[in-house]
Amino acid sequence: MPITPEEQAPGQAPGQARRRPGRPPKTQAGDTKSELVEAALRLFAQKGYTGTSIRAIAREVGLSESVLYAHFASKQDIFEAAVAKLGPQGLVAGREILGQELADRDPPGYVRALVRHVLEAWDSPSGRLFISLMVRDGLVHSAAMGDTIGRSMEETGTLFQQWIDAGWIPEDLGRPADLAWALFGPIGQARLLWLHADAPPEERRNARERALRHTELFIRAVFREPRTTPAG
Amino acid sequence: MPITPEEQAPGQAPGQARRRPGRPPKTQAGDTKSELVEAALRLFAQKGYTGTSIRAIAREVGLSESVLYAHFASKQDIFEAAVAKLGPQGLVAGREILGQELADRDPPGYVRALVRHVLEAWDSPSGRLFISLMVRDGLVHSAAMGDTIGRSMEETGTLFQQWIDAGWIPEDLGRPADLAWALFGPIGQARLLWLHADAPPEERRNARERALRHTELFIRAVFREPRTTPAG
DNA sequence: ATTATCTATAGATCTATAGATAATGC
DNA sequence: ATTATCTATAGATCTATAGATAATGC
Repeated sequence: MPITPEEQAPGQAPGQARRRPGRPPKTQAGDTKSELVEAALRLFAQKGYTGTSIRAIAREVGLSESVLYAHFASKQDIFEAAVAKLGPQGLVAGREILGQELADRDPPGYVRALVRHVLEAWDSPSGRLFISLMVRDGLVHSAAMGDTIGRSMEETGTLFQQWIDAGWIPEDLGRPADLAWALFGPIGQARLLWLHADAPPEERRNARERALRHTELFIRAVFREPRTTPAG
Repeated sequence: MPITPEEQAPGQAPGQARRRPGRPPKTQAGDTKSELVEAALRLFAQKGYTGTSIRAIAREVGLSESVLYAHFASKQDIFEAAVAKLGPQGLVAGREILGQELADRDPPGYVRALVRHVLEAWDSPSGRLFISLMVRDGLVHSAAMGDTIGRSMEETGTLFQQWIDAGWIPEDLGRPADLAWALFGPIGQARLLWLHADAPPEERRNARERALRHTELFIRAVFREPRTTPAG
């Protein structure tokens, strides 16, 4: 019994024209693999791994579900491609960008710039997809996440050590890495709670403002004018 | 073709004796409904909603999957019973317990006691199941979660306002609710990252120690001896 | 010949229901 | 009669594969 062209393919969105069998002409061909990974990323972030079916991903792109197996070996493989697409998501990669000169001359200014830089990355589409993925599939609790944060705090700690040595921060406040935690803990918390893929603009603005107010509070509570001018 | 008693029921753990049809004798009857909710909670926290099947829950308790529909209307219904079992999880319910006297006499001591109290609740089995649930199904991003935290920070803010008024905290550091955020942000972050249901003891100890070190840092950075003795 | 798609399908698993069975409590 | 369980099954959906089909690039 031949299927008439008017009928819909099983997993086809209604209203969408059914695709003929066979390789599509060049003019219609997009970058299918990228489209699939992007759709997968959105869905995984929104519904989680088990909540997202191969079928749903294919439907998003308007293709039959078997295409996915032409591009990926398995569902897990698609997930990994989606995570890989997001990149390393280094929490604080700002140090190389901002430079030592500002750190020596104006520590509060450096901290403000660092936070603004981090916030921009965290509020970006890929930064927010990352958070949603983490929070959807329990990846927040993966060893990789803990390690990244731990290393990041140690790294930022060296910065605070410099400022303690130069007299900008009292010696007895706490360990350098704990100062980093006091600065970035509340900001990271705001990120986890409010900078997710589906966050409405208001929620995102709220998160950024909270982070910036915290930064100012931190600067006022922790920094002082250095007692001795560093030798130069 | 009759099934011999040696054969296993479809979803039965191997080695476990197959249950006869019919109501079991009173001597063997436990509190099935509670057992089901507890098993459901563990599995939902570990594998997420879509990752947990009715079948898996029944198997955990050693029963056939259709029992669940004798106790609950649907899978969603079980999930709600599991969340309800955890209770309200008030983030900071410590104020009633600790009392105003300590708050007036020894603010740093009050803060330490409050944090210890909160940490105990957050590190408890049900506190950690709660976090795993939140982080497994994207509930961290629910409106309920945002509201709870927001209200909690406002609430804790009134405490800081008292201390600002009494001269224990400089006036110009920041809004009272922002002080609450500076205190509890890093602690909540540690909770979200490391106080989950499957956290090994070392990870939990690490989280608690980080929280306590932060508390001391916060106290040193924010509190001072009041300039004027409050009228009494 | 190769590539990018399609249809059709296998086999597993999922939620939920129907109806049987045996102990309990009146 | 009611209650707590069981077996069996319907119908949907899931991942993955086999094999057909048509455009492309040599």
